[in-house]
Amino acid sequence: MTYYITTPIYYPSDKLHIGHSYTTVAADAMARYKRLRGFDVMFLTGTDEHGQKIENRAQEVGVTPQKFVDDIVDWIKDLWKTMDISYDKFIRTTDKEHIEVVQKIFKKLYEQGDIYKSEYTGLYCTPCESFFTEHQLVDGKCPDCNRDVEKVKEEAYFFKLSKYQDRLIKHIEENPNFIQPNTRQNEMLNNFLKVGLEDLCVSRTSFKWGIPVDFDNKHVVYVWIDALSNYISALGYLGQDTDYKKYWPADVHLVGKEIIRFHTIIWPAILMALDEPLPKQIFGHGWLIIDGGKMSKSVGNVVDPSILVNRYGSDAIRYFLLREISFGQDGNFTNKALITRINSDLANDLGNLTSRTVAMIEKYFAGTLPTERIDNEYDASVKSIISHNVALMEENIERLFFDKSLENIWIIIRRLNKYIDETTPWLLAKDANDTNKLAGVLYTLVEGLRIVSIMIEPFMPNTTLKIWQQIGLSRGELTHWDTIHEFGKLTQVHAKKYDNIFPRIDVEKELTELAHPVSATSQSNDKLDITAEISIDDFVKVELKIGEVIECNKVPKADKLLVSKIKIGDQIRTIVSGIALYYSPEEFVGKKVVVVTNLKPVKLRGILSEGMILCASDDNGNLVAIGPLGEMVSGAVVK
RNA sequence: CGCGGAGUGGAGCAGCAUGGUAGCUCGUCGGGCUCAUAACCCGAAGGUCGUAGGUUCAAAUCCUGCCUCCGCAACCA
Repeated sequence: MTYYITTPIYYPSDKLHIGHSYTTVAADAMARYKRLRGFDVMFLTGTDEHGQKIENRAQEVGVTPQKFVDDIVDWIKDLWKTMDISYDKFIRTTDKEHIEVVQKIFKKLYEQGDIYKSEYTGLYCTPCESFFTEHQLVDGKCPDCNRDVEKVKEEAYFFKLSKYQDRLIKHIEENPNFIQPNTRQNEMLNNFLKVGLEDLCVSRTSFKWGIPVDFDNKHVVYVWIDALSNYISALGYLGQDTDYKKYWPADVHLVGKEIIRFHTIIWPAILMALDEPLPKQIFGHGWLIIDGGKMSKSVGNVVDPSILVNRYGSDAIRYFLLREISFGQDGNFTNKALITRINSDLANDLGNLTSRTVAMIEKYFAGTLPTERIDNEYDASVKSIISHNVALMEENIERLFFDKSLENIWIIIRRLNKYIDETTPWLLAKDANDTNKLAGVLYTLVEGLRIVSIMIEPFMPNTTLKIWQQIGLSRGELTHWDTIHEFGKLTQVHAKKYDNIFPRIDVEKELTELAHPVSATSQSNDKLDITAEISIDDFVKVELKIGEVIECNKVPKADKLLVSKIKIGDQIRTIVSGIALYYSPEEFVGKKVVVVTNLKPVKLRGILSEGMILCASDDNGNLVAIGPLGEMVSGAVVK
């Protein structure tokens, strides 16, 4: 049994926002669920790294496009790590394997006549080097720079999309689950397919940052074939004995509603042309709405998931995203809603249930429940609620109704809290004759908690482990998914209290604190900081010391370099710096500067440089060396 | 008549494909309990389901018109 689920590949022209996290968390929950059910899962995510925009952004920052995307991809992978995204593969469209597959696909389609050469006519803004559609123009002018655009013809390759129109309509009508939710299906049929498809431009000559068409180097492959084919190139399509044979066709392509069109029309048409099976389902989910409107950089309401994860933890954010919003519909994201959810569902309901259950087992039975237990009149009800909601939860998650499946779990949690009130264990504890009855009550609670802990694992894997720690479980026979179908699998119970799994949050305080960093980042976000955020642990890896320049000379045949002898404590090091345009050797001698002392030595112009002198420089080409503001001996550590 | 989505008690939503007691969470008010994270449990108030018509024994649910909000209009999840 295999299960193949994908997210879209994201465009790394900037940091990702909470919307990207939403899609990815949903896919992750599903992937984890299927793994727990014994499926051989392939969960794919990645990045779509080519195109004009990346080329431009890289130029702005002054790095190569490859360097630019490399940095952002590092950031993205870190984000997925902190959000516990368990992807099996991360595809980048700059991967060698991907590039080869795309070129082969392009060539194959060309040779069989599905791709042909023609002319693309578009509205072009020369300063911006971009094409626009009629609709994108603002008052007939370039939406970016407000200058005139001109009609330009460009040689381009086209894909015969129109050829597959009828087959597509037929496929969609015969497979009602192909496009989900249903409203999306109607939209695609009425809005595009039945209106008629036009052939699709699949190459560009206006930018270079893309996969070259290998038989016509002027052209690079445009996004459609480049990006969409990631779903099969990641599986080693066209190779020998590959994952492609094992996992294709995909079970679900999870996408946001705005790109459902490409996934339900263009992508299937490409697959038809390749004579490959179509994915089983494309699910287009809704958006996170901020303050009643869409999240967008220009409005400045972009929510950075890393801030929230650092503050509240991955599990809480994952829970909120999947619980609060009806999957498929748009839903509101507010900090207040987030904190309210965390407090009421996670802290009050689940956290407190765990806490009181474990506390009572410790208090009344020193952490170990006796095996002689007596049932009570409420047990039947609890068991029936559990089995009923386990069944519903499984049905709902299969259909990707994450919010509903979480609701099913919480019905169980609330029932267990109520059960405590009904059975009043604190009263049973007062009468020695009721010991077995008390043990029965606590057993029902732990067993219920065990079942809940397993059910939440796809959504909140860390919380599952925390609960197991407190109720004395570790992964094994008693944590298999199948064990939740029968109440009473647990035999030995040893409980031990640890920290609360979800501490309550002070709403007012948190909201004000959140308001400030959010506005601060939205301002600094204008310019993406390519350098990744580091922790204090990373920072202390850099050894900084005060050094005194005792000798300094120009490096022969190099107009920017000075070579200095720097005294750092007892030792003297040779350091080459690119500061000759700003300091003369004479004036630099005697200065106290900050030196990176554990940098790997490099040879510059034949001279071994054993460190780096810290300097500040601005955009206008000014530079000064950094030194101590007061008296300080050389060799002093800077931190 | 460009396309699509949405309008349900104070807030956020579910229900609508197969018409038949309007459901959930938060909030508010009252009560209970003390094992627990001032948490938990019970109860109450609060809605003529945007609006005007139509179909029907019966409509939030089907049909038609109108109003309001939002998104899309060839790569923003």
